[in-house]
Amino acid sequence: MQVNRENLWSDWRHYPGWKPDYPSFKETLDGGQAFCWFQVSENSYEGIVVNIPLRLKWESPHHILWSSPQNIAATADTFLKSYLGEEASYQKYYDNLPWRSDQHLNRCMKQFPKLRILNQPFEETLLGFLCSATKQIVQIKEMLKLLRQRFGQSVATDFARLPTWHELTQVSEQALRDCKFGFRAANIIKSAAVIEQSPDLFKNLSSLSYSETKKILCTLPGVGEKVADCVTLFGCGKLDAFPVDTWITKAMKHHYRLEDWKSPQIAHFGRKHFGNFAGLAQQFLFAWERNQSGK
DNA sequence: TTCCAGGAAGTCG
DNA sequence: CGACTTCATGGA
Repeated sequence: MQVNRENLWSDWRHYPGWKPDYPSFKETLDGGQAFCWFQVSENSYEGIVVNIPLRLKWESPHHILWSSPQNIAATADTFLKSYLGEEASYQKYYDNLPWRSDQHLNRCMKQFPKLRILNQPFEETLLGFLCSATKQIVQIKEMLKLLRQRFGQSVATDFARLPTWHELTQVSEQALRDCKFGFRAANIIKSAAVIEQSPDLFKNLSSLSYSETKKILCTLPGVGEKVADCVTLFGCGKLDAFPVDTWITKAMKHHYRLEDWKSPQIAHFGRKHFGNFAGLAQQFLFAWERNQSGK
């Protein structure tokens, strides 16, 4: 019943650490960093991050609200501060990007002035981007939704978490294919086995550099340069990573004159040109490029 | 229909 | 090395 479902949720609370315009709000949650957010009304999204169901609502300029199940509101509050980040940090990040000398970046930043990089849990970020090869964002979200429903532990009414990597060792390749994973299914099964047999594989990732983290990730089947860059950026907080996908390749070709450059060279250029927060610049370019083609 | 989507890995020359 | 193939699925 809807009544029961609504009783699950706490009252809306103000989140003071982020005051986005609506395009920045929408792009941050549903622009392809995370695959767990679904729009449920004009201005609001619902999702579950690990085992925390959440609602986020954009109210008016400079004002967002959040809600969680009542019994975990304190946990959710603490979690959100990490997940969404704080204003002071982003002022520093934005200021460090070369928008003063880069006209195109400047234009992208004006379109999504409060865009952020979500601080996502590592293991589900890895899973998400292992699903991402030649898939549209909406399709990745659908694949993972099926996976939650069929193999994830139920947390609340209509909310199941993603299976853990350990739980995935008990899932068959065919079962993943039945969730529309296609050729990605085998990579996930194999990676789950590697992770199961290497309990210390992801130990201390937060203390490692971008390139050290990436090297470890690339040992997993199905993880190459681009997926590793996304996981280090979105799931490990390595803001100097610069993932190069088809959209970024187009952007760099058209706006930076990198005709016929291959992905590794584009990534190298991006890291040099945009600096210590190249990954944030990458998100601005990515968002602009995708929203441009959609007109 | 054709092209393309937040690619990786194997093969061939 | 670099270029080309294959792998699934479905949106636009």
